[in-house]
Amino acid sequence: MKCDHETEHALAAKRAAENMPKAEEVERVAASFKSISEPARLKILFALRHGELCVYHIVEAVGGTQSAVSHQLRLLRAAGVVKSRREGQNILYSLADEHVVAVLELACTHLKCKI
Amino acid sequence: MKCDHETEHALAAKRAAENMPKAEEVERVAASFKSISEPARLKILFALRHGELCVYHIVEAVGGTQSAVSHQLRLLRAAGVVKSRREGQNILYSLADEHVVAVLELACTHLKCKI
DNA sequence: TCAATATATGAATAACTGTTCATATATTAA
DNA sequence: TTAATATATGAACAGTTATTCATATATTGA
Repeated sequence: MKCDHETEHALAAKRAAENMPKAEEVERVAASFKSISEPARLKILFALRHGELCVYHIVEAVGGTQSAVSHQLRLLRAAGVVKSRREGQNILYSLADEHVVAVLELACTHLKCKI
Repeated sequence: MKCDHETEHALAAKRAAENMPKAEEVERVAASFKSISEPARLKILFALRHGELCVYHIVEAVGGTQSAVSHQLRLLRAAGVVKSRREGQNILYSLADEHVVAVLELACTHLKCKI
């Protein structure tokens, strides 16, 4: 295997190789996307767009069991996509920041899906 | 399990349930994120930020075998994240559109990782 | 048409991931 | 402190996914 396109994209290939982020950074970004790449977890994000929710209400909004949702929330939190705070007996979850909202909206625009 | 927060986020829960996209749409969005949630595939996207590349140059930029990269490209193309065109013996790949670029950049900003 | 180059793909195995079940921890009220 | 409520978590199984290997298809030049 070799490629004879010496001019056009050989330059792009060179730049691409030189500017590739470090493996550790690529993995961090990939892990973030992975956390929102499962329908069950993505539904949680869609639910949290409407404001802070406790686990009970998340379960109500997205369906599934409490245990499954709790596992899903743990992954989302580990990925830095949602944050949480305690209020009495409840833990309230919300989207981590505006970047998360923006990524969700871009994806939906891209796929022509209204939210 | 039940929740007694009647005022504050009970409203958000109601809105969340009412505005949840259809399962089919959630799955489509999730599938897109899944396609870019593996380091090997994400590296391909980072490489393509610098311009159109043939498979040979992609392999050069991201490493791995030709076969693995080819399988990865197929998934990315099926997800609508990259597009391709033939030029003689080569197939040139590029990012599908500006949404993809924007999502990549947002994710990197969010994670404070320079690209 | 034949050989060489470039890319794609089916099948199989290995690795990963999600859910469930049972149980644990934390908070509040009595 | 005890009971009730809310949330979290470990282990195990089932389902999914990625890579490899071998091979197939497509294009070009001789």
